[in-house]
Amino acid sequence: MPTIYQVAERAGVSLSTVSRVLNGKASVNAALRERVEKAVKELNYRPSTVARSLANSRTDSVGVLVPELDTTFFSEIVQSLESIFRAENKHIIIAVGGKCTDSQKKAVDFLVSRNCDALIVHAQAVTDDYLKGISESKLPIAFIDQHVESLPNASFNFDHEKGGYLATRHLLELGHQNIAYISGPAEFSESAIRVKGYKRALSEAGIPIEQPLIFNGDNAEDGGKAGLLELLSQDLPFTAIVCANDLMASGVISCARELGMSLPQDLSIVGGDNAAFAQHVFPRLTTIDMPTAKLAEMAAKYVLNRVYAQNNDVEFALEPSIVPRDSTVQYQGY
Amino acid sequence: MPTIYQVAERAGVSLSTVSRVLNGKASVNAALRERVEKAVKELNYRPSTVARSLANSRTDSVGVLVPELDTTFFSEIVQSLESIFRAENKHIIIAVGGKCTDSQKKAVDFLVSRNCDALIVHAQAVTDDYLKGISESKLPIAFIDQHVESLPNASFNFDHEKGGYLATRHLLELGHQNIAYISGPAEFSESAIRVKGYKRALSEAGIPIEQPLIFNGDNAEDGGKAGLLELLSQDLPFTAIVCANDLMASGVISCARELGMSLPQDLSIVGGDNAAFAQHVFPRLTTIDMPTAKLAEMAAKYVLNRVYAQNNDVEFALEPSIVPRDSTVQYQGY
DNA sequence: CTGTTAGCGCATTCAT
DNA sequence: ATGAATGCGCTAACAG
Repeated sequence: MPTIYQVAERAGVSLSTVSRVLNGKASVNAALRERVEKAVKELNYRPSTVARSLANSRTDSVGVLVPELDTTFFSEIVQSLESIFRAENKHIIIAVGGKCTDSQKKAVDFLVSRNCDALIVHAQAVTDDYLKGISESKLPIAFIDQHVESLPNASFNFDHEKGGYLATRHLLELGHQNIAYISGPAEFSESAIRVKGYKRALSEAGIPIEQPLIFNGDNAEDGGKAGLLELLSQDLPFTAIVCANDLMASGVISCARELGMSLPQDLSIVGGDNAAFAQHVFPRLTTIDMPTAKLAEMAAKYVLNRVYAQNNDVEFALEPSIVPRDSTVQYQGY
Repeated sequence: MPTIYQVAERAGVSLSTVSRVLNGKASVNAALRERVEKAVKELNYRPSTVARSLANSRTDSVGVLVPELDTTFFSEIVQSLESIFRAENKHIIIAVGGKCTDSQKKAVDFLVSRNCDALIVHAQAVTDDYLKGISESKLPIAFIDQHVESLPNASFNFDHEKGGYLATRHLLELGHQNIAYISGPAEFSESAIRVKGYKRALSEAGIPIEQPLIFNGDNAEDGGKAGLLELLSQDLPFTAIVCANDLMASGVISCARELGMSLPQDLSIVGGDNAAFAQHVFPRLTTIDMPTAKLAEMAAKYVLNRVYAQNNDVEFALEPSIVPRDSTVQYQGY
């Protein structure tokens, strides 16, 4: 591995000059610049990122904490971040933090120990105070899909209220009047927010809200099954269901089929997060798409602004959209 | 950020002593050791990984190149690698290389420029020579799900022949005699290897191989549809199909349903890679599971051996297994 | 515009 | 067993 000294020697200049042409921050005599560039090529010189980091106390790396990777949402986030940062000649260090407080803290510590220039995290199991502490310790943090009260200008989220609204609105437009809702678990604040959107859509349509038609699921397939069974056990009729995510919608679908219903005629179903499998279920699932890549982009731009002196526009709330497929149909009425 | 000097000063020792207790390689007087440890805690001292890297010319990072991340296979690989290496206090730097030669080369260059200690790559679009060049330049490379002829002792793969064999065997055991096959594209060597397994299973069962029952697909849903239509257009009867991957199997399923077939009675279908959505299709897909985590583990251990002086056992070929679900049933015939 | 110099924080000789 | 000195490869004052 050639060093900057060898390049300097070969080009017959000092190492400062080499450093200057390499970084392009100061101007250099054209002739010298050419000699340097020639030497660089001949030696196939690669600057050591390590030495550079030590000298200017920046690692050009940003730590990314996600709870898991084998889920479309987070893998897309990571993929987007990687692409954006690599284009800026920075790399990401990912840490998979799992779901519990302890392992997430460990993962954060790991990233801190790696001297990242900034962090982009989804660490719902860690207290806001802990995260704020790190953030104040000089290390900038951006939060994705997680709202940290005390750091609102660093939290990037989807507009979940609108998600619930759009799903419900879609069914209303198809003529459905009796629409049930299967929610995510109460411990996630977004669950309640989403329900709000559902209620707003109904209210706007002048339809009274029936509390028994709202079931609290667990974001898993079983929650969908349990939800459908529970909803059917009541005497309130409904011709459509909004689910907070696609997994529960999938559960509803299998359960409905087991019950002998024919889909989508007997029941229209909307999912909630446009999972990868959503177009493989039968019928292909109508769902809500969250602009994952955009969320990643915003968080990345925030970091680029804060630590790399860029000046990008950022938005903190990203708008979802409806993806109509085959699991919802016009109300078959009467 | 406190440095090792401040720790030394506070503990009343030289920085060498601090370095020694930190790395635990040399022995240190118990009293001094305690004073150092106390100082470390009081100052909340964290060694700079950057300075350490510069001093010992190791970054404790390994570069990971995958073509994409939003696919179960690669996200699982990455997740496994992250977990293994973090446990060894090393981090991975991922680069998403896409599918074309150019972008993959760029990604490799990026990783090299990051001074990784080793590379773990899936870079099918890049020539073996290029990769071998890097490997010989002193940077160890492990290949996952890719066989590099010239570097067989660094290539970690699944036994695809066995995959094709197990899928076919499963159908034979269910009594099927006429089994079609939808293959992956010819440009992937594994496609042909898999077909071999299919043929071997048939041969062992004394069933003649009908070339027209083998269709070359594209590993996408459309390939499944096209395959089924093509196979049906011939006069050769078949009661089951083996697909090289789950996506094509999903295509076969939708197509079959559109044709009015009732599944799985009219047609048994086996997938090929146990994708995440495989249990969400209807009927739930019987498929072949590849031990992804194990593959990652082997590549990781190889790297640990080569560059971090460990001594783990490694295997180069990992065995797949069959995952029976609902898309295959006993032959209904006669 | 260019060269000289001094660190960045640590590991590692080398003496003691 | 401990401390002093040196260097890893680079950036950033500084002086010219």
